[in-house]
Amino acid sequence: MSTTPVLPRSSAPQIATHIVDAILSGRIAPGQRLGEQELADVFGVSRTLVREAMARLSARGMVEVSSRRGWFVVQPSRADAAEAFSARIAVETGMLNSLDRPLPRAKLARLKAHYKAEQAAIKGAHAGNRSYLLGDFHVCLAECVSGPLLADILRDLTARTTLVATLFQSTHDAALSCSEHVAIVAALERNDASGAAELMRAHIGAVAAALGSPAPQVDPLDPLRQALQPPATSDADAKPGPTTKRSRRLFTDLIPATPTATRAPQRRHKEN
Amino acid sequence: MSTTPVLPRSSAPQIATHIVDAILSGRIAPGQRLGEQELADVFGVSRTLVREAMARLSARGMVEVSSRRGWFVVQPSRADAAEAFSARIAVETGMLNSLDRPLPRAKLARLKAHYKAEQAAIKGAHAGNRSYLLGDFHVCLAECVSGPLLADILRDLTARTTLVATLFQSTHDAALSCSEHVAIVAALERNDASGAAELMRAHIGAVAAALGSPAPQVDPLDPLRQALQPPATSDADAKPGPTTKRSRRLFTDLIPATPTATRAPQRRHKEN
DNA sequence: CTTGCGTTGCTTGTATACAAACAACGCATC
DNA sequence: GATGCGTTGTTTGTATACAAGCAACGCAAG
Repeated sequence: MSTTPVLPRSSAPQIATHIVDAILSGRIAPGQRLGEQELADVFGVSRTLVREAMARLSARGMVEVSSRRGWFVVQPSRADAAEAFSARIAVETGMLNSLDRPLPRAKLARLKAHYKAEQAAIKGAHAGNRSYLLGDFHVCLAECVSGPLLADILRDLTARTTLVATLFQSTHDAALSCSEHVAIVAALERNDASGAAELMRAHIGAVAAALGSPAPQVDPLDPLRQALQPPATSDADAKPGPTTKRSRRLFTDLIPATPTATRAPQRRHKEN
Repeated sequence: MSTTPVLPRSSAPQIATHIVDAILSGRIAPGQRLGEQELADVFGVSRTLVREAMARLSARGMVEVSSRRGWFVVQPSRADAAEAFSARIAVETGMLNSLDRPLPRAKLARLKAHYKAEQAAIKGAHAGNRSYLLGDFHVCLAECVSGPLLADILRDLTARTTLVATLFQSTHDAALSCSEHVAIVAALERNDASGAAELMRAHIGAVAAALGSPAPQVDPLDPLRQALQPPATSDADAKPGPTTKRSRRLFTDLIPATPTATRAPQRRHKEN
């Protein structure tokens, strides 16, 4: 293994997008530590660009910095969880209720393609892809119904509820979620916007209600310890020498994994 | 005049907040150029912190960077304008319609205090304060009805529509807006959430409909030219020598001006 | 008077250097 | 064995340095 960066020559918005995608896919857990030098190595840039990406994510409420300790993915409290779900209900029902004209056929087709991709992912094995698509449906819907502005807002809110669902492990079934998505699109197809809004309210409410146990409470330092002290497995390759800087494999979570989305690559406004 | 910074020792979130406040007050026009060194001088920090603040604002869609030309306050197009207003309608009506329990008396009192402050500002002279309070009502309402999460979202959306209203000069009367705020609070007081939502929809729609002429189209470089070439007025103090770095008075727009808000000082999540 | 070109200054973009502070670890002591 | 202290390493926070590039300005030529 060489010291070449895993993802060479990224820009700050791209780094931010990668991390948001990883959060949306559940590949990064809440409370996960994101060291600046670590990320700089992974993305093949200097700490400056990493810091810019972190500042952007911090402004969007996705990460927090603990002074002289590092950046951490936010760990929403139960109150934060409730607020995030209620905000999503407000935004998504308001968006659907404000829909006066019927949705064009092209947008309907895109939404149908999306939930078909969800169904395929549910049959498949990739859990990350599945959860990504289930959350991305709402972003896609916002983009179709309103525009990129609300889509961006909903991407952030969805990321937050994804973190919440990871933290208080959700028991909501993926297939059930998907079928509710189908029902929402069906309501839109028959031009029943307020019906779609009520279905949406029930859908998000059901996901919110499925939050269960208080907390798995995983120590954000544990993955580091595990990586540095492999419990004497036969995997000799994973045992770094005492002078090895840091295990880069910790962040294979971040590499693309390209969740075959049905939307154009996400962009936050016009990030140059 | 010395070379001491106007606002000493600010942090990056504080700088961002100052600029957002200036936008909400209409003290900074869309298309206004924000040079890094300029801001660094004004706030008494290095360019690094300015860049961090700009990255945050860029992630929130308030500024854009034109490569090797500088940072500029966004100039929304007509389509952007429509989208921003429609997003605000969606969010604010959704938020009000999702209100199931009656609003506590304390929150109602706070909203009443707010529109009383608006009325006082309308009688008064300060136009900046007036427009700040008229926009801030919606942020305050979101904080009362839902929480800080939606309040932050609405602050950004309101800033955007403020820029739009500045760009396509709005003819909507301040007193009329304020009276509509009063009506909304009254509906909330009689526990008529859906009525409040419809009033809100009409209110934002009216503001959106009051957008008039295509564009004043002011060159973002003009203020610089004006400052460097004073048209032979008697103001001898304003005529800098040819070696003068730059007129710092251009950015007096940014200094506090403290718009006597009825809310706690704004904070973006938990900015440390 | 107009037009084309070269120069200059200022701007961002990126990297690196330095300092402060915290946490963890080891060691000596009780 | 337990506890307290000193040391060390790593991390963020901030500033500065350097490079590249664009825009505008002035000057000269037609």
